[in-house]
Amino acid sequence: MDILKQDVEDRLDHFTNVCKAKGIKLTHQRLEIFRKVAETTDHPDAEQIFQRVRKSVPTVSLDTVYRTLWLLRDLGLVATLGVPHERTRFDANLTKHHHFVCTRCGFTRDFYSDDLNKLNLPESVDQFGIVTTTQVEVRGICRECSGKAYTS
Amino acid sequence: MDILKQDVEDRLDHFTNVCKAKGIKLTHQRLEIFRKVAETTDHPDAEQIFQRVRKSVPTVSLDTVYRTLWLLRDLGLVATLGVPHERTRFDANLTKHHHFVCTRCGFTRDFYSDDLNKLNLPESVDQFGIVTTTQVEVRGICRECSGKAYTS
DNA sequence: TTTAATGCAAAAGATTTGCAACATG
DNA sequence: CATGTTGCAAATCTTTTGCATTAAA
Repeated sequence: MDILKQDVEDRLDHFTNVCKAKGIKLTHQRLEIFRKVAETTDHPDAEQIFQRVRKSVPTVSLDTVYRTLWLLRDLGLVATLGVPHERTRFDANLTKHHHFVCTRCGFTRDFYSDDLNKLNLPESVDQFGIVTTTQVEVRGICRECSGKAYTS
Repeated sequence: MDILKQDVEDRLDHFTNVCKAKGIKLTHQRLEIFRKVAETTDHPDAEQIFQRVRKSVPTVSLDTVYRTLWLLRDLGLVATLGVPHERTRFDANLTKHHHFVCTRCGFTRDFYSDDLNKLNLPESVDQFGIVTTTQVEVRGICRECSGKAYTS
């Protein structure tokens, strides 16, 4: 656990309120799954969350973990790293560039900027390892998706 | 095709040279797979590349496409979007932040920077759609992976 | 001719779904 | 009590692997 206890409690309160407001049932499983995600900054995957939740809820199942995580995302309480449900995409552009990514459909395009090529990183980054490249990722909704109604 | 013909030819030449230098066989399939990736800027996935290559090499198989794409990556001729072989990771940090990502193991950590929170994007980005967030993604090799020998 | 690469089919890994039993509001 | 949620098992989807055949060098 690397988040302050108080912050975790605040997040849980927020979750509780959102559920009440939307008429979503507050089950033991949901509470524990959310707690485990809120407690860490290590960006776990579903399997890791499943293993952590199991300690307090031994009967929980992996599919409930998945269902709950997507619910939490739809509620705006957690985000995913990268675009979910996306397959591996390949890039033959070897010149320095940045990306625009549509968070609905995964549409991705390159753009260029001399300014963005020379960003100053805070020193705190060095503690994590050796930096090789820095890229700006712009997230948004592409032209085509803007036209459509949203279906999760 | 949205890359200049000449650039595609240059990239193919480069590929040819790298293969010769490393004693890697230049098969018809490899050439066509690389050509299809080099021709576009739309960041296709393996299935899309497979369908495009099929038009000129009808007997090609999807697993050869995968094997070739990983070969090209190992040769430094293509990159992947996101960390390959990674499962979906979840993030409960709702405050504005940026990421350090280890390209070997997927280790991911947040960092903060007021400067990076207010980047100026080039106008060209607007053509792609509506921007919702901008995030800096720092790629590198984490402390733990730096210690190990590299095994693809 | 030697060795690596291909295509096929089957396997593996991640995530999703149908459905009967169960718990929440 | 009504309805939404769970756990299980089976299904689906993407990517990988073993192996006999084929093609580069």
